[in-house]
Amino acid sequence: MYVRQVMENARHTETAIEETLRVVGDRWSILLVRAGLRGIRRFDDFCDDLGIARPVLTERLRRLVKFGIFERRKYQDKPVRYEYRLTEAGLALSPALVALVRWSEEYSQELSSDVTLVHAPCGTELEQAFWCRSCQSTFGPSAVKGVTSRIDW
Amino acid sequence: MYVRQVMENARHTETAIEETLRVVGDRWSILLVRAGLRGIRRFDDFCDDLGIARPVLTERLRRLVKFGIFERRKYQDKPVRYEYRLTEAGLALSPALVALVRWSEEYSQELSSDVTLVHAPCGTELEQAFWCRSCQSTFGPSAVKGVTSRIDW
DNA sequence: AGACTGAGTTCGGAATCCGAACTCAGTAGT
DNA sequence: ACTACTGAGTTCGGATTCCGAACTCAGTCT
Repeated sequence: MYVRQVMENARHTETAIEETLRVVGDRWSILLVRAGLRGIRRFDDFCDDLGIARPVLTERLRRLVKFGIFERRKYQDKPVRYEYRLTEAGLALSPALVALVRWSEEYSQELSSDVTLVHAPCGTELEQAFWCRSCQSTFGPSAVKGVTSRIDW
Repeated sequence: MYVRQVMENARHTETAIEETLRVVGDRWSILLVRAGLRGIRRFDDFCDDLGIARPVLTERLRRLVKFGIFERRKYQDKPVRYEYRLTEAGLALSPALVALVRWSEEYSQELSSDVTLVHAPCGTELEQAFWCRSCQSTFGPSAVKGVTSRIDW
């Protein structure tokens, strides 16, 4: 199974992932995005929630703002106060977060928590797939462009 | 759209992502997995391909082996030589990698490369979706929820 | 013998990270 | 009007991690 074939001669995807990771590929950024998804917005709350050191949080938020993942917005004038909200680009990282959660569900050994992500209406465990809008169908990694030859899944 | 609702009071998914990131959440590990998907297996090749410092590579590979993402296997006896191959758990990270590639396709500004992943048969740009086996339908992040065996909601 | 290979180790210096304490503007309580 | 408190940061010294460059070690090739 799996994407091996997709990646194999797709040297250009290197740059794409490297690019994403340059933005979000450190120990904290993804956790900050997840905190943002959970509704956390204020400096001290990020700090308490993640246990990140304050100087690092400052730097990380500044960078994520620069890359358009968070937006720094004033929410109060009297004493001027700012909060950080996820932008559309930030919200768009959720498929990646879900993929990471799903991975730990299935493959992480010393799994302390046992969450399962499910389809809310029916409670069935979800699967992640690729979707083609024009064919109206799902498909697997082997049907991604650039793929040839033997697939075994 | 989006997963906000899912994550909001799902404090336990914290642990799941944190767990994944503890394994794979540093600057190099995901890049190593991607290199593995591209067929790279040998120490020096990882080194050249990623430009990672050798001592760091040593440590990172050891850890990834420990967590079952790579397997260290002898491929030669005369001078004993080892290579690193992705395990099934390692290959299972590909949906996350694809999600990261797709994100950069759409939201990364100073995008040097413009790769687009498409559905091979028809050439339409792919989307990533969640699939419910029992409903036989795709759905978006807003219909995802988490459940645990301990706590019911 | 001498050069080469591949998988690492050993080094010292540079960049990051950390927690704890501090700043600064304004607000609330007495 | 004095003190305490809030929230968003800075500043600091020390600890950790990272880096590149050079080295090791077994075996092989010429």
